Amino acid sequence: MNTLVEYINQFGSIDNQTNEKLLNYLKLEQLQKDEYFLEAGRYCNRIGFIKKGVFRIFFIDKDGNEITRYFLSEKQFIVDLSAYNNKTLASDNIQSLTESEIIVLDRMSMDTIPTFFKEWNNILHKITENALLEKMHHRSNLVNQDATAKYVEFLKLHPNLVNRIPLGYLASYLGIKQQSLSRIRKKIIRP
Amino acid sequence: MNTLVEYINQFGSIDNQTNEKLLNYLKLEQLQKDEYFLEAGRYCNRIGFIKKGVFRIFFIDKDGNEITRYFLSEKQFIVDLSAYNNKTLASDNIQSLTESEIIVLDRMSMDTIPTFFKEWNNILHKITENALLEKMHHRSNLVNQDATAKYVEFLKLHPNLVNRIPLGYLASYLGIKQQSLSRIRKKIIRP
DNA sequence: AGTCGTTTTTAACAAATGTGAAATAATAAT
DNA sequence: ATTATTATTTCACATTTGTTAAAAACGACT
Repeated sequence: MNTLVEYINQFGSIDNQTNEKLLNYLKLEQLQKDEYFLEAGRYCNRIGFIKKGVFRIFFIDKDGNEITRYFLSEKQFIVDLSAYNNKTLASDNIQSLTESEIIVLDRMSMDTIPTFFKEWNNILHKITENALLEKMHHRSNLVNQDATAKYVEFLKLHPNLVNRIPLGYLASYLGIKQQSLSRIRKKIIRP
Repeated sequence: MNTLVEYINQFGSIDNQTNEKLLNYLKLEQLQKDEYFLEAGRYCNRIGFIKKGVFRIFFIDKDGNEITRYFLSEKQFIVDLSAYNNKTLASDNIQSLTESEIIVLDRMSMDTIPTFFKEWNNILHKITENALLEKMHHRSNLVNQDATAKYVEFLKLHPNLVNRIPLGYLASYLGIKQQSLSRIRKKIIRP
């Protein structure tokens, strides 16, 4: 559980007593490769913090294709935020791409923690805002670059991820076909 | 000034006394067409709320091209959020595309308002989160669709904007060349 | 080692988008 | 009105990416 506490501590400090209490509201869960943390069409009543593993967030477009929105790995939160906030049905699927361990916060925990840990909401807001800004920036850069530039940028931003995710999912994230990605990879190795 | 107060009221109510005080911290500004609210490379120490007008947010990519991140119009906030939060130099330019009126909140106001209006920060957080989620969603959909689909979707989402912004900026937002957009528009009118 | 199932690569061709330059249309200025 | 300026469209051709299908490479399992 300490992974989450350490992470939170970067944004605002937690005293020992609060730390103690906090632990009662955290649950550790294991997920197998390919298992779902959340399926589109269901309600999203919990938030996960990735201790170990890689996840992909994807949705099904109008033609039935799985479109990868982004990948998340260690020390990041997984949640369909708009579904969680508005208590509407999730539009995103969240699937584990590896064996993984997550720390789970259900809605009850999320509502209770602020009663004894006043800074919680502020910290979460800050984290959320930063995460959204970062994702938006990354996503923005996928709109105005050609396929090669997008792949090269992904390599630079996530050097550790490329070997942990199937290329088909990566192609979908970059907005290109897997065959195109394959072609580009070949071109880059021997230009 | 009431535009902003009305808008805020949707998220959490303001009593008359607070409303009164709040007005002291708001400034109305006029901008000419093409004038900048914020230039990249400067500090961003204020937030604007659009009362009238359309703005584009854009940055300069490594090849020197102006890339439109998005358009904002009435009842939306303009700010380079990450530059504002972290007090770093702005990477985005915010330019008025029409004559416009904005309600300006400088950093001093933003810091003082929460002292007499406790809900302020929560309301702002909620608005920010929603805005970021919406923009991310829109931006996401620009990655995995072909040029025609992207333009059609833009028409559906922002029917009132198309006639207020130069097509070159729109093409940049969609991640295509202006000539391609022109070609697509022709195809759509007489398919 | 061998088989099955999945992922990744390859190839040939089709379709979409980019490029550069010029023509036209629309807007602003005089 | 006329000119100058800017925005938009058009065109011919180059390049990139998509499509379809098949082959090759990889991993899991006996």
